[in-house]
Formats: sequence, C-alpha cells, structure tokens
Amino acid sequence: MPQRKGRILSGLRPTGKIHLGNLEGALRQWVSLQDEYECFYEVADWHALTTAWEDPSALEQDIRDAVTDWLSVGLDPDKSVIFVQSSVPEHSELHLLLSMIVPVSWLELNPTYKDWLQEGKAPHYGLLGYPVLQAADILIYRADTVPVGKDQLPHLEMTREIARRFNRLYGNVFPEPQALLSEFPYVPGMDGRKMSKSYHNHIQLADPPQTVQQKVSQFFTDPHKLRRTDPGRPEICPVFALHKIYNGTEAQGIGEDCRIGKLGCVACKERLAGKLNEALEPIRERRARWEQRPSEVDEILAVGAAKARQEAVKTMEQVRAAMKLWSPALERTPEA
RNA sequence: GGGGCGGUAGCUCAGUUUGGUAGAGCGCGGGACUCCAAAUCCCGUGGUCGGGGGUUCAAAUCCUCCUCGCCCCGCCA
Repeated sequence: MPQRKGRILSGLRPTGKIHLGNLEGALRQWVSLQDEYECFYEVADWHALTTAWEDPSALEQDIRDAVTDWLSVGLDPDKSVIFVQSSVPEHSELHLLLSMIVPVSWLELNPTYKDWLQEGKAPHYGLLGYPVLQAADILIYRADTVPVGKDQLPHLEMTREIARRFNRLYGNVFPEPQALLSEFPYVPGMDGRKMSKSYHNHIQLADPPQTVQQKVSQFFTDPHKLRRTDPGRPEICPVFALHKIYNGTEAQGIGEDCRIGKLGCVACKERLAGKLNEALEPIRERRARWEQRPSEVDEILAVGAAKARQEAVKTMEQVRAAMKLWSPALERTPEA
C-alpha cells in the first residue's frame, strides 16, 4: 500500500438509491480521495434507525441499493474499505463508553434534537446520542481526517471535543480528527429547495433517461419569466444551477441567453436533461452490471466489514487498556 | 402500580357535550392558464373513525373490555 496522507472516515445513512445531491455532496469527493487517503466508507444503518425505528424492514434493501450506487460511481473496494456500520459491533461498545463522558448539555444543543422537540415530537435516547455515535464511528478507526461541508463543522467539533476529553481523562488514544473542508456545489431539487429524498424532489442516479427528462421538465424556474422571450434570472433558477454542474461548457452562454430572453425554459430544460443523461449513462451501465451480481456486493461488504473490524478491535483494546477496564479473554467465543 | 389526555384521509386536526348520510386545511391526481415549472382558478382522489363486545331502528359519538402513544405521580434498582 502506497504512503497515504492520512485516514478518512465518512458515511451516509442508507436511504435507498442515491440522488444527485448525494453524488455532488459526498460521493464524488469520496471517489477522488481514494488514492490519496486510506478511506473507510460506512453505511450508517444505525444512524438511519434514529428516524426509521418504527419500521426498519426496508433497511436491508436500502443498504443494497445505496452500496450498488456507491460502486457504480466509482468507489473501489480494492482501494477503500466499504462496510455497514452494524457489521462492526465495536462501534456500539465505544459509543457506550463515550456516552459516560459526554455531558447531556452538549447534546441538547444539537439542532436536529431541538427541531424534534420544537415539532412536539417525543425525543428518544438514540436521537439524543446521535452525535456520540458519530464520534464513535470516526474515533474507532482513529481517523485523522473527515471530509465535511461547512454546515457539518459543528458536528465534527463535537467529535473533537469528545476525543480531547477522552484523551485527557484516560490517555492519548485518539487523534483529533481534522476537517477536510470542501465546497460542494448547491444541488437544488425539482421544487427549488435543496435536493433531498425526504422532500421528494430528487433525481436518482438509477432513474432511466425518460424519468430524468420528465423530472427536469417539472423543475421550478424563475416565476418572473412567464413567456419564452421574457428575461429570466439564472441566479435564482435551479435549472441553471444544474447547468453549472453538468453543462460547464455551455452554462455561461445559457445564462446569458436566458437573461436576455433568447432562451426559453423548455429548450433550456431539454439541454439540461441531455447533459444529465450523458453524465448518468456510464453510471447506469455500471449499475446494471452490479445489479446482476448482488452476491458480489454482499461479498464486498463482508470483506469490508472484516477489514473495518480489524481496526475497530485494535482500537477497543487500546480503549479498554487506557480506561483500565476489566478485560477478560474476549477472544473466547461461545461454543457453537 | 395510580391518575390524566389522546388514537378519525398520506400529514395536522375538527366532529363525541345532545346518537341520525364521516368533514376541513394541507398533500396527491387531472384540467384551465403559461414556451415549462411556480402562483391562481376549476374538478377529482381520498377512511377497517385503534380493536373486540354490548345498548339502540340507528354508534366516530353511549356502556364495557383490550391495545397503543404522550404527560404527571408513586415504587424499585
């Protein structure tokens, strides 16, 4: 293995087939980091349970769909460790131990938690502890680098504080993970809000060309541009935002033509759909191949889990030693 | 363990007092209008009324048992 810059842990909750927002917000960067860093990419199925606990029955398929997409966009199991969080039970042990040193007051500031309360919903233990589990995810691999967007910085700061507190109390076990800050293009959905599965405004990588075309035609546009020849405002148009991502060479001209009323929205959308399908086609082809080999996907996850677990087990040995915990012969497993 | 409140459309809820054809808003689908989309207007889709049993000509509504959820109190660790 060549010398790498450091070790990365990143993950996504398995929400099924991934969409353009996931692709631009995380996966594209994951792919590009594979050669420079030692990468651990996690399917955070326990995190998904914080909202899907009532009916987890779809999780299994969602995990398969997500990983199939990950592989289709170029995550390479020979370069990166691709695994499912719950396949590495050591995460839960570290989470438990960390939960002892995390004041509840830190967690009550979490915006997600506060929103939950605001909506009058009954919060549960797991939701409150979400940031602790995130910290465990990162620290258990002794990752020193975490790729994040600006909005995710506070979450990483929590992990750093937890690591500092642990290291001060018990000894220096964890590197304090650094943010690998990067600018992600804003990916709007069909209604102009941020693309998200929960808004139902998303375009999936697995969508067939006709579906992509249809969804693009349903995109929100500048409401001032009522007629084809009316001047539009590309800066507020989600279709233009996507042109900038997927039609880099023509985007500027399209923006100008829109602004002077030379280009109508129908034509503009048709051109975008074409570019989008051009970009998605190779992904779709690879996806079709992976779909025919589900057992290979399972095998990749099994190998990934074994590699991940190897590191996690090592970390937990250090953690138990640092905390001077009772340490029986854990290797002795019950007779089958 | 005790008590209070609640479960009605995909979502938020009204309707229960006084039994009489199950509603509204939002969402969703279609249409009109628009180069699309949005907005607006029109039309439509919407339900084991948590479950069983009972009273009654008739029960979302009254009685009863059960179940689930939230809150408060008590007890134990």
